[in-house]
Amino acid sequence: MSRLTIKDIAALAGVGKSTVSRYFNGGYVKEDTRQRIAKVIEEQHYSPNVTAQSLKAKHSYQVAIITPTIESYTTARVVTAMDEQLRSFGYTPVIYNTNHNEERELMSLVSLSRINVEGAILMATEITQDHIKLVSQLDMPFLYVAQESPVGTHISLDDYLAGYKIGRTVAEAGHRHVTYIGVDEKDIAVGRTRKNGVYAGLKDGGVTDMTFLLSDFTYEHSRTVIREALKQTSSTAFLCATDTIAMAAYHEIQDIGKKIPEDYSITGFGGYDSSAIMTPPLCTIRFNYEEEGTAAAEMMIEMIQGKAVQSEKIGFEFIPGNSVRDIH
Amino acid sequence: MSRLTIKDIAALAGVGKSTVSRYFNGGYVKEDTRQRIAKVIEEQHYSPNVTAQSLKAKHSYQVAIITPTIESYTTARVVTAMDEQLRSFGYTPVIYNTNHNEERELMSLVSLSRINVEGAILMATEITQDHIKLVSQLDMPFLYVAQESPVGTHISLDDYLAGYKIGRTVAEAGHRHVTYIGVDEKDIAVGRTRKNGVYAGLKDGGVTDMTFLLSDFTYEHSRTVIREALKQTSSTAFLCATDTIAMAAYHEIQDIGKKIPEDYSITGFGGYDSSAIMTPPLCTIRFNYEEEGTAAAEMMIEMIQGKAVQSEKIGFEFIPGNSVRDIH
DNA sequence: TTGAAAGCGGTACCAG
DNA sequence: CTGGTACCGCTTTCAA
Repeated sequence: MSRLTIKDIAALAGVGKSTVSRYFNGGYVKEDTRQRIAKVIEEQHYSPNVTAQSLKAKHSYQVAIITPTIESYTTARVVTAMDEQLRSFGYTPVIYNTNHNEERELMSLVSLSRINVEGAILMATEITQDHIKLVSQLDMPFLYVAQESPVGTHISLDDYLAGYKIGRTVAEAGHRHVTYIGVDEKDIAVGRTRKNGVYAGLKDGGVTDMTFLLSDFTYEHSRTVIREALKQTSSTAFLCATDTIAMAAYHEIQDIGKKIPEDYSITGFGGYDSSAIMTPPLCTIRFNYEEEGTAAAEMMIEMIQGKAVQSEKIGFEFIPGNSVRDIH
Repeated sequence: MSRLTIKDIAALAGVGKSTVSRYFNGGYVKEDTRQRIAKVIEEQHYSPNVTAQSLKAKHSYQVAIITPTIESYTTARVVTAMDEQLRSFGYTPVIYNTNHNEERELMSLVSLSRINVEGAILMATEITQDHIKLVSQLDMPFLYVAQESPVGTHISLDDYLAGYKIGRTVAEAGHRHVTYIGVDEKDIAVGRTRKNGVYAGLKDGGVTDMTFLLSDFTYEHSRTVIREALKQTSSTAFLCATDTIAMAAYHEIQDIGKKIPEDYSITGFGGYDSSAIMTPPLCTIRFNYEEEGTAAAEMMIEMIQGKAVQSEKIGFEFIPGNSVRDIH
């Protein structure tokens, strides 16, 4: 038994298929006829085929979300919030998980024009010329999230200000020899902007001895980096680009029998739940990922509706914790 | 400038649109003609509209994945693995995130018939009569994942055997007074099957004094539950239904100045990366979520191809860790 | 108010 | 090999 079509329903209700279509799309249908159609639909569990609908109709009510991963807690939260908000507007998100594969990310961009989505949101870490070119060929509302973009509309976290806050805090606690453990600058937001903010905050607070250490987003590698660093360092504070790195620092420091914050002060970025379960509580930044996702969804809807929008920055919350020692 | 259609391309190449269609679908096209078409497509960046394609063609190459959340690390891993595998077969997953909302989960099931997917995978925690009824109306390959289902095909983790292994291990380490901290039985796999396995293992190992404590999947609530339990308990081992609960146990026990495994033995389930970073290393079960996702995708493809399949159980790895004390 | 008919952008059969 | 033509399931004039 193949699925019924609008034609079948029309036949069963003894009306034309255009009338059934009108029934669904809010056109003129006599109350009497309406009832008959409703009854048949009810009995047959009929609902119109979305593919066919969006072929002819100009609306598909679908929005693409391209994300580098869903395995990251923060990404998942942002995506979930976008999802939620888009649905509340009657739109269905189509999630593309590129699994950190740049080629696939580019491919997704290409295939956007093949699927009937009304707009697309890219959770970008890196925006290359290829991205910009493909997006420019796209001819649909497009939004970059989590990354400042030199071109186009974007929603980003205020990494600079957050970094500044952390840097300033540590500086004002009296630290003068500080190490920052960051990630590759290819990730503009986390790798560059965040670091620049931290450095500016440290500098304004009077810190001049700043060491930079390159790590990545993994716990394992971070431990290695920190283990080496601890062997000979004059730093009293380690500012970490993410909470995961901070957690690696905690464990390395504990392993060599030192204490936080007595021997070393630590800060993170992220405000994951895990920070709350660290002892002592980590001094970190909590970004409002839900707000970011929600704002992105709302902006996308507005773009689809043809309204003018402008890029936005999402705020953050400073979590003082107890991992920074005041050494005055 | 609206998107070009196959008709435009045909006109530009000076051929009929059926020829262009054949060009894409591997039919007869003279080399000469082929070149001309290729050139036009290249110049115009043309690619066929997927919506239109799947309307007429019987294949849409899309598979729905309905998941209660993507914010859970394990779910995300399974989904990512499915995604990866489906794509490698040329299928595109359409992810539905129901956000733990049962009504939405049911709605998703309903809407499956409206979108042109060739099959659907449900990451289920609870399978109600409503689910079964809706699925039975579906008329497309359907697969339950992460949950044994009384009906239909499913892929599930071997929670029973894993539980048995944990129970048996603790029993054989000489513990005689044991507390199991589980979750609601509505979650059949984790709440019931896992517990049953643990109990069976304990019993076969000679344990008769078993206390059950109900918690949930959250770290916070688990701490509360464990805090109360520690006030008066004769148990020497706390078997936790998840690693998160085990982590809560670690922290509560450390907070009252006791030691693991000297004072209390702890076990978990999950094998998240977080277990590796716990001190002492947690005795736990590592389920192979990637394998689960991959197997699900493969099975779905086979179902779509009309092959006969049967439900599968995914194995696990026992991580001994060092959180269970041998008290012989 | 209603239904016939013309598409939407493709695919596939069939005659040439 | 190629192009004409009939659809896929639904929306949208438009005339009745």
